[in-house]
Amino acid sequence: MKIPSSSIPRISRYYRVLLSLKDPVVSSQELADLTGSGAAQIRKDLAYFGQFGRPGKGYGTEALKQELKKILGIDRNWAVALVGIGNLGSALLAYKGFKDQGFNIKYAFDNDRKKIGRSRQGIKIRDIKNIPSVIKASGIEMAVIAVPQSSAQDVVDMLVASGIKAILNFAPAVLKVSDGVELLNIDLSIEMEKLTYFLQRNKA
Amino acid sequence: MKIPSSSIPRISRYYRVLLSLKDPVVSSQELADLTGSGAAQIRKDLAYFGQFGRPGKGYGTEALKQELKKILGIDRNWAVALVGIGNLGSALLAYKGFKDQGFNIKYAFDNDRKKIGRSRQGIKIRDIKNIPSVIKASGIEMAVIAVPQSSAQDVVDMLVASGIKAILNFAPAVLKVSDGVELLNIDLSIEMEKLTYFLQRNKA
DNA sequence: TAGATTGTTAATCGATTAACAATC
DNA sequence: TAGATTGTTAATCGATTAACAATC
Repeated sequence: MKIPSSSIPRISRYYRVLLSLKDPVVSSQELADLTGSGAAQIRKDLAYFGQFGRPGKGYGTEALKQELKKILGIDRNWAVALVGIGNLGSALLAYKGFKDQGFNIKYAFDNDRKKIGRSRQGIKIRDIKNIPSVIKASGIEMAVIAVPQSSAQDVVDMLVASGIKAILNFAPAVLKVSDGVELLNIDLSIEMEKLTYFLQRNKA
Repeated sequence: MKIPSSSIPRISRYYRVLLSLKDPVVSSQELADLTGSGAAQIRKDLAYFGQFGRPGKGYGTEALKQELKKILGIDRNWAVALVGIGNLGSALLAYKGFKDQGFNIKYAFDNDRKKIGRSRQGIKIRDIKNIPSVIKASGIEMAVIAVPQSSAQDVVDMLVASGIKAILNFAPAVLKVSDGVELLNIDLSIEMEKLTYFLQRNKA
């Protein structure tokens, strides 16, 4: 069955809400109130992956939580490589929430001679040139990149050639990856421009 | 006419590509090759806002660039308030790209006594308690928030009550705002979980 | 004039919502 | 049994893509 890609971030949100839910049982309507999605939407999203509820009753909170973890693939830890230790990269390296959620930044890379060899947050900063050898040997599949636009495609190519299968990119660039590799972009400018579009439109 | 909201980030991408385009004229097909959107999609997106091209010729690069700036509301500067000067907030404050694109972080707020009164990047850090007076007096309409989840809703409420109309939120929380206020969320966990979903699915 | 490419209408596709029989 | 709520099918809605007349 084809699962709409928009369903995945919604499932993440259902999971977030379940984390702070006290009741042992929850209905799609309650989840709807808490997440802002519709109740039918929630039942549909869950139905893509199985039958987790009991008609007339609802969903067992704890059981559903575990199911959603499995669906999202967060029922385990993930090692992550971080490339680009500038302002944003450093902030990501220091971000506690990462480790809490099972993401372990295991390797950090930069091309700045002044940074290479130093440690931040207990992680040694390595030369970008060593990406192929280090990543291949590690078997890591996830990477986060926070490098300037100008080097983003080169870094992505290196990562993909080294076996990385999923990339979160903060560089404001249109990047190409081969099939079978997932690339997600978080582009600050684009988000800001959604806001200015909104503001501008409501003036005119 | 109803404009699909997904069209706006695409227009941002068209604009990005135009910035580094040398040719004086560009066709929807060329733009498609450069952005990864379809040519028909591009013509449709542009058509929502007017007739910018010449049949048989294409679009004038410079003229189109100016039109897209107007559409996105980036043909002017915007003052921005930043709330939460932790790791991420500091990185955002230091981010040069912001000012380059016409976003001026004019005020910074935090609730940490050790930070309040100090300056970062030439911006004085103020007490969160002063949001109402400072924002009301300034007339600022945009805010970026990088506070912990636990205080995010309170901060949003304060900002909205002070006249803020557009918010970019980095806190991993489901936040409520009144009608007429635009709230965008950048949730790192959700993005990471899109990646783990992908990785997990391709194993099973 | 012939070739190219827009702007727009119509067709397709996919996702969301509504409705309800099945079931606890 | 009566009431509640799921899982699923059908209906609706909206967005993308294809096709093509108009026009440079």
